[in-house]
Amino acid sequence: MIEFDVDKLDFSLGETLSCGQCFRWKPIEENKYIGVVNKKQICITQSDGKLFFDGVTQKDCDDWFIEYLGLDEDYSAYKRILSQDNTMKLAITYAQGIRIMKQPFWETLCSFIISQNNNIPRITGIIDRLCECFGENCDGFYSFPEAEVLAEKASDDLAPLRSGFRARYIIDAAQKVARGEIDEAIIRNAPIDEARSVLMKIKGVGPKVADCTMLFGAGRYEAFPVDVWMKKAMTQLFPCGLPEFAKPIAGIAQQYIFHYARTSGEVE
DNA sequence: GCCCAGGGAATCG
DNA sequence: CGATTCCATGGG
Repeated sequence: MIEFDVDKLDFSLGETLSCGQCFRWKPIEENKYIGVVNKKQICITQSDGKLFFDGVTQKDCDDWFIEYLGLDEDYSAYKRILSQDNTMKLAITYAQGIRIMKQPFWETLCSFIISQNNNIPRITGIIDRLCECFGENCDGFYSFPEAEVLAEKASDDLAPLRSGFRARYIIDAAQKVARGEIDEAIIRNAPIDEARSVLMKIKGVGPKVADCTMLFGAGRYEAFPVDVWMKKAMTQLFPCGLPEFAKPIAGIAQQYIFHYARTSGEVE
């Protein structure tokens, strides 16, 4: 069991895992979740200013797990920048402990292809079945299947997922990633407009899915996914657009605004 | 039956 | 270009 000190105002496990950026963590009890990352089943608990990790070593934490949870970033600095705007400051108070996770690229891309014109419970169900059918068994929970595995399948093979019209999009994305037509390094490093248009070569990937992939799965904090909620929120809260100082971390601002729009009752 | 769901492709004018 | 329509599936 690994311990990690963190103020609950600076990181909330529940807010971070349940805010719609990730679909892979199951709540077991209050402030306790189980999931699989890098083919390791992991249990995370938060209490009394501490996080407890079961299933990872200290080396795992140093190498990738702390980063996966976004705990390597200085959010007090990000919040300070965004709080120069009063509306942003208010939105942040509704979920002070949200962090943008740094999820695996392919898992993020595939998950947000599945998310299109869909609701969160069903997205989660489809992803669960995807992992059970094509992932590896990790002590009763399943890893997210590699692109190379899905690239060999036909869309009919995905019928058990009941993902509907998205099945052929998943296959196309898996093939392009497996063949190297979509290169993660380019998505991470190229100018954002170029990275976005590369992702949009995949069938079923438009601006929204591309920006979710870049923000949640490629470390691009300037990506700014706009869905139906964000459209409403931006019209009502930021009719002139985001303030200029927020743009390099627009994606972080987006997550506070998205959560505020859905939960505050102030956005109709 | 109707509506909607963290959209996008195809097909119009 | 912008505006519509269709896409599978499941829950309210």
